[in-house]
Amino acid sequence: MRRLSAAGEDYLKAIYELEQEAGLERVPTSALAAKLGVANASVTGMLKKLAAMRPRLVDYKPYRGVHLTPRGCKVALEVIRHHRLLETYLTQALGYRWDEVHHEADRLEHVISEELEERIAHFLGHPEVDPHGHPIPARDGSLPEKRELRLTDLEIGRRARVSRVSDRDPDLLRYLDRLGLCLHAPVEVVDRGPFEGPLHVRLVGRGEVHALSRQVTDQVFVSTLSEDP
Amino acid sequence: MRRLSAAGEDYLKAIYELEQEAGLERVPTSALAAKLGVANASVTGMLKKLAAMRPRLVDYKPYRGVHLTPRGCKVALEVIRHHRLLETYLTQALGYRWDEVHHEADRLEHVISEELEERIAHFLGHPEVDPHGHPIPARDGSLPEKRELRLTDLEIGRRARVSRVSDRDPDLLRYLDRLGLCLHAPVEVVDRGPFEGPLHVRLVGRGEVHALSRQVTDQVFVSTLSEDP
DNA sequence: TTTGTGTGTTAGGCATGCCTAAATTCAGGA
DNA sequence: TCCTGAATTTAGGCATGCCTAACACACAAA
Repeated sequence: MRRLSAAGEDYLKAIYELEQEAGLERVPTSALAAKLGVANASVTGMLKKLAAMRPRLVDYKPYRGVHLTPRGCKVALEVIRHHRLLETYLTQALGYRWDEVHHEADRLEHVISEELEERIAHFLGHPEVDPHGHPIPARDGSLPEKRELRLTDLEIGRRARVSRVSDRDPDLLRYLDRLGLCLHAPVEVVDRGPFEGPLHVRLVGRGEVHALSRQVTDQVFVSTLSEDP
Repeated sequence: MRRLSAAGEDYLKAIYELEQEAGLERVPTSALAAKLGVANASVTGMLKKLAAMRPRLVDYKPYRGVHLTPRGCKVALEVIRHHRLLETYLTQALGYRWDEVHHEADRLEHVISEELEERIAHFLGHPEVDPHGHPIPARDGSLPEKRELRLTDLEIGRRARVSRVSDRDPDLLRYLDRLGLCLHAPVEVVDRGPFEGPLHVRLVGRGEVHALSRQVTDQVFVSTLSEDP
């Protein structure tokens, strides 16, 4: 039970993301299973294996879900660093669009050497964020923090810039692209429909206003300009 | 028994290389086992699986060795194309040295998409050879042919250029580098020691003469300049 | 033709990761 | 406290790829 497999890396990454995104202290088996697209029983099996590894990567208590140890967290961040550097590299160096990189990076992330990681990071000038605005963990596992909020929660009239978008759904990314809602685009909420209705968002530079569904605005994060919250 | 695994790709590649390099009509189990670093029994098992695949990739007869079908040959060439494009890319775009690329490419070759392959090829301007002078198969599986011979067999006094070197042994590559025997370097055999003794090779540009062991000169290929053989 | 030697194949195992189906446990309401 | 339903784990399987050990075959020498 020594070296971590690609599957193991995927589990750690998934646990990390669920802890973060969903703000969960302990991640339940079923959430992991859903995220990874495998059966619950498979997750239980893998968690037992991960929990048995030394050094300890994961704190797993039957029926109680999992939690990453600092060690496991570091490994997860290394994988995420690979992923985000690759996404950035593919767009910068090889002309990929932001909706095309996720899948490719998902396979490459388990396979590149530290050497290649370093060369890519160097080529890119050690960037802080990937093409979707996600922060790229540093080699030591530290993450640049950004103050941002959901576009959903941006108050009316307040100017902000698109700072982060989920990289998971290529269709969403293409949709945003078509609208002009790309990274750093300045935006402003014009109007909020009733009953969680559509958000009317103005692209400040262009003047266009688009009605965006909640599903969309929940996936788009912005950081407000200048003044404090 | 559908899709080909990374292991399967490695087998096809190894069969292809043994058919070529050793000029074998049918590759014996043990040669494959040695090349891949696995037990004979493992090879037998995998060959049975490959032979059972439709479309047929391999012609395997128990006790008679294997031979690639045209189909299997094409798949092998695709993997080799990946490998050699990657080696070229890593040196051209990311500053790798020719002794560093083999290992990295060996893992990446199974994982890159056709899309990425194409983008890399385009970036490189669809090169014909990799950093070690190996021809890069085209997308359709065609291989540019080169007339070349072993440095060992170069007649004395005849000028030639280094055209190909095995990429397998980083130490050999570093050794050749130190000597100045890099790709395209013009060379000439000055003297041939007795009993397969060392070959004295002059680097035409620099004038230096080096005594090279048979082990080295067998791995270095040259193409003669201008005139016909 | 027979037999020896080495190569090749079968038999049986192990680890990884996944699955389904059958228990089990937990937690909240009666 | 007990019960029930949802979440979770166990049990048992399957495929992939690798291993070692035992057996089978081929080929060439006698």
